[in-house]
Amino acid sequence: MGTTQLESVPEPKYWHLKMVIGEALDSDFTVGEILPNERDLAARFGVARATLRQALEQLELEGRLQRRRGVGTTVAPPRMGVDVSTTQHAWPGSAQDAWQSFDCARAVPPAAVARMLATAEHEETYTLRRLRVSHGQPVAAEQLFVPASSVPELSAIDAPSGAARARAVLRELQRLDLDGQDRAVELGSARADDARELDRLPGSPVLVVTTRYFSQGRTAAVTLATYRADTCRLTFGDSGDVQISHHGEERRAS
Amino acid sequence: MGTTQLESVPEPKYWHLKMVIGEALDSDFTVGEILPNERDLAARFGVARATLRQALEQLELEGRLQRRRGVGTTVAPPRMGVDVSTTQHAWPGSAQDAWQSFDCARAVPPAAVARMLATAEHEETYTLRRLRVSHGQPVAAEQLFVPASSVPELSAIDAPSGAARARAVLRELQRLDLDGQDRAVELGSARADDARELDRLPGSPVLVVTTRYFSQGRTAAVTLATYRADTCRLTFGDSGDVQISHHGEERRAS
DNA sequence: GAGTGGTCTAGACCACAGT
DNA sequence: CTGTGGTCTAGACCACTCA
Repeated sequence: MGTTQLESVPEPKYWHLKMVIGEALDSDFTVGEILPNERDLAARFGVARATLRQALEQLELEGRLQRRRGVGTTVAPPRMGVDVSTTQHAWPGSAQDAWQSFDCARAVPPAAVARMLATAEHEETYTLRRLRVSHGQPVAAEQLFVPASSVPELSAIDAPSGAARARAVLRELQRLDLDGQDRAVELGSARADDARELDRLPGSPVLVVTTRYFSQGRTAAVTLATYRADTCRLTFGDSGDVQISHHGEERRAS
Repeated sequence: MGTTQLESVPEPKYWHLKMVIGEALDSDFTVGEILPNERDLAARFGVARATLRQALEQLELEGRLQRRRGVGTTVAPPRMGVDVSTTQHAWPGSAQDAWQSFDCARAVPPAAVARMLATAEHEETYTLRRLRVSHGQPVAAEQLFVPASSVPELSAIDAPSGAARARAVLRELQRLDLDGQDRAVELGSARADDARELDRLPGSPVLVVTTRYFSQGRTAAVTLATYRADTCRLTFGDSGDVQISHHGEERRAS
């Protein structure tokens, strides 16, 4: 752009590096192409490897690079739009809602979830685990918390604790009237178990979507879904397949 | 190599540190309290400062710490819920929609925005700048892109290029029928100008909300809003004031 | 095995806020 | 000024992938 002022405030090296590499990605690389390794790149730009890594980290945060230990750094494809709109959705598990691979256990939910469910402090709930796959990639891992009071028919059930139990809980949920739901998105870092299922390192940035399901004037269930922040763009509405770039920065049409 | 077969996956030091400090935040600190400085903390835990910083960075990413150069590291308050629901919303600038401090210019939008607006490659649009303030804190900076074709009455206007022009553009927008809108959320890093207005450093993690406004079968306007990821939880629905914690981890009720 | 990214160290200097 | 977090260096070793 035209009006870059003289550097009254010298920008950090890694910031400049990020810009330079970002432009190079647009002009000289194609999606999936692997970059030179970090030591070579650092030497090429005359900086320490840690500084180079700081630039790569930001580019990865913006979804422009993908780094895999033991493999290398590749140019990431544009983020995929993942629909998380709340309209006309029903209980989880209904129809085919893009989630797979259920599991179930009984566990004490995090305090924040217990607060939303208005359960007792250390009361166990059914805790289902699901995985969302899109375009062949795992994009989100979810925990579904259902207090026993929401599925009274299941109370005295013995114990197929795995997928069968999960299906049973969902089946019972469907029988309730869903009054509405409620969603929130915030930034988080992947827990170890989520990271494993998402094929990321623990601590990777994720978008945490908290959903509350209302029935009969109370919160009947809560889900915590953690989406890979590097590969996902969450869409609310009908724009799932439109390409949107990062934060106003340009991206080549490829 | 017969050492501890357990610990088949030794967790990194910074990960362990993050957990330890996170628990300490819950039990031994109150919101707003300042932590010992990084050099002291590093010495106390017997690690290099860089390692300690890696842990603090993650905690800041999760919204649990706030670090300010020249001041220190403080315990952050819970994230505030910021309503970004699309239902029953109208054009930007209508009623009082929590946005302030308008400005306007003509500029070439980023390629991704031009694509959504279906404008020519280097066609200028009206480019409004707004700031969203919540609880006395700036939480988001926004760019609103309006192609001249969406506000034809303004075509030959000369040039109050500042706030007056901004109001004029918004006034013209209100006259269009709003067919619907469309929202997407993704992770980004703050541009230098946004960072300045949000009182953050360039590159800070932000949640980028892209909104398309439809009118007469086409995209009449587009906004790019960058929300501070450290302090904000975006809510879709009517749960703006409910406290939700980070990604299933516990947070004390304070 | 060689090569990659991930972690960690022990320093140094800089930019900024509050005296 | 002092003290803080932010940046940067030049190494080292580890964990992982793949041929």
